[in-house]
Amino acid sequence: MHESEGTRILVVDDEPNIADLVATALRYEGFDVQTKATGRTAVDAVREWSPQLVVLDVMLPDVDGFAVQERLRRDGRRVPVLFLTARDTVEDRVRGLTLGGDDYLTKPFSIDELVARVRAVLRRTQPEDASRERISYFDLEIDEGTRDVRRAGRRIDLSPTEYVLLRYLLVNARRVMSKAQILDHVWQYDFGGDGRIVETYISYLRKKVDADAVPLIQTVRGVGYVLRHPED
Amino acid sequence: MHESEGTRILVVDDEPNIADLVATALRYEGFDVQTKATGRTAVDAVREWSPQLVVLDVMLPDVDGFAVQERLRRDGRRVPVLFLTARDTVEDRVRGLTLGGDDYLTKPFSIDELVARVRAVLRRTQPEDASRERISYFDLEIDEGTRDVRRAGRRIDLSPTEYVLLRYLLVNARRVMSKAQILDHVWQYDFGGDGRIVETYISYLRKKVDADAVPLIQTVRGVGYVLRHPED
DNA sequence: CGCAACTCTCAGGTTTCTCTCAGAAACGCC
DNA sequence: GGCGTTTCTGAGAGAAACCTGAGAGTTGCG
Repeated sequence: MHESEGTRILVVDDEPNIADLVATALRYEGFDVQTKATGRTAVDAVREWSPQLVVLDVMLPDVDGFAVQERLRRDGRRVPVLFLTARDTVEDRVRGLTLGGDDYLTKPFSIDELVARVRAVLRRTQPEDASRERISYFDLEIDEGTRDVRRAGRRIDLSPTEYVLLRYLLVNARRVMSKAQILDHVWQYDFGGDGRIVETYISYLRKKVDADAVPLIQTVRGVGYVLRHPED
Repeated sequence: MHESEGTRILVVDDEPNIADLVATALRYEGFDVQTKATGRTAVDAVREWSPQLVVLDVMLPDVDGFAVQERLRRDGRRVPVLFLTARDTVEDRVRGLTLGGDDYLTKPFSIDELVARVRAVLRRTQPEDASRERISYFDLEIDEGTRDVRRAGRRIDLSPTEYVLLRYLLVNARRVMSKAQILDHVWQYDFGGDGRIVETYISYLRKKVDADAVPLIQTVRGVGYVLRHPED
């Protein structure tokens, strides 16, 4: 029983592929999802459906994302928004959003990053769900809030990609994940290369995480990778 | 009383041999199966018959597999798909599949692998079927989710082929399986060698599974092999 | 601008897996 | 016990999967 059950999320994007991708991923996480393609219909949907969160593309054919937010605010609805923006879009207006409980994500993003942000925003605005901050397995732990990674208490510095990959393995500890699954969840949705990059990043992680301790990152030949203690 | 009873699966492949093979195997597992040879008829069949899963060849004479999925999605049908793809077709367009609960399998595959994937996809999309994750006999157990194999609690590392073979014996525990049956289920359907390879792999398994414990893998001379406790 | 950090590709080296084969061992039958 | 048949298992070739260092291209930042 997901704690996300019953949480309504409205996804607004005019590219059907993106809207679908996001909706599918969030539905799989147990959220109730609706999609809209325009600012106008989005505003209507918020009024009628009262979602707890809106995932909102900044660039829309009619009214732009900020205007949508503005309109909702004037409505008196204080629904938090996770903005999606293209990389080269002005980020000035987007910066500073994190103060109001909102957040943003630049396209292209990875599914896991999106889900993590969604949860983070919900956590901030619906404090009942106070858990899920720390994930740990054996002597390895991650703090979702601060992005702190520790092995046996010692802090480890990870690059963004390394962090998302390790978190994915940690969330699925003891479960073998195929390279295809890892690619789908960790890499940006438009990544075009093949699965060999996963090998490279596993190698990076091993050097940082498994350097002088029991190796937790295991290769399962012909299948994928697992995070698992050797005697577990 | 298979729990798979009443579960409808549509198999779509233009090679009659493959479609037949798959359909027969799934019927034997207790599923309701229909087969179609083209994308067009497949879409119609989904509309009329509403299967819980579609096994779909990517390469079809008329509309290709991805287009079929696209069409179903636009229909608003959220039926999960297990794609079949040729070995050298993989990786390009298959990205993103594991997000929506879909999956893929490269030809040639083994029957047991196919059945395992079908069950995995159904498990993800129809969570009522929460059991069947673990299969066990005596002190030997397999966890399908984590791919864990244990004998008397101790973990055992198996290669992919060893794993599929052991799982086959375990699922059919106490039933003698002929070398021909084992070949048909465990090895890829186009395997050309003879049955002596089964002997080799049984030997590998014995070394790993029956090493220092009551031997569970029994030879039935002139017939085949069984997984069975000596006093059972 | 220049530097540092990061991402991704590639290729050579290494490990592991699959499958074949052949001699040894075990078995069933007479 | 002797004999033909079946099974067992070690050795090894070839293929596949994986690891990792080097380096090119980007991005971000001072």
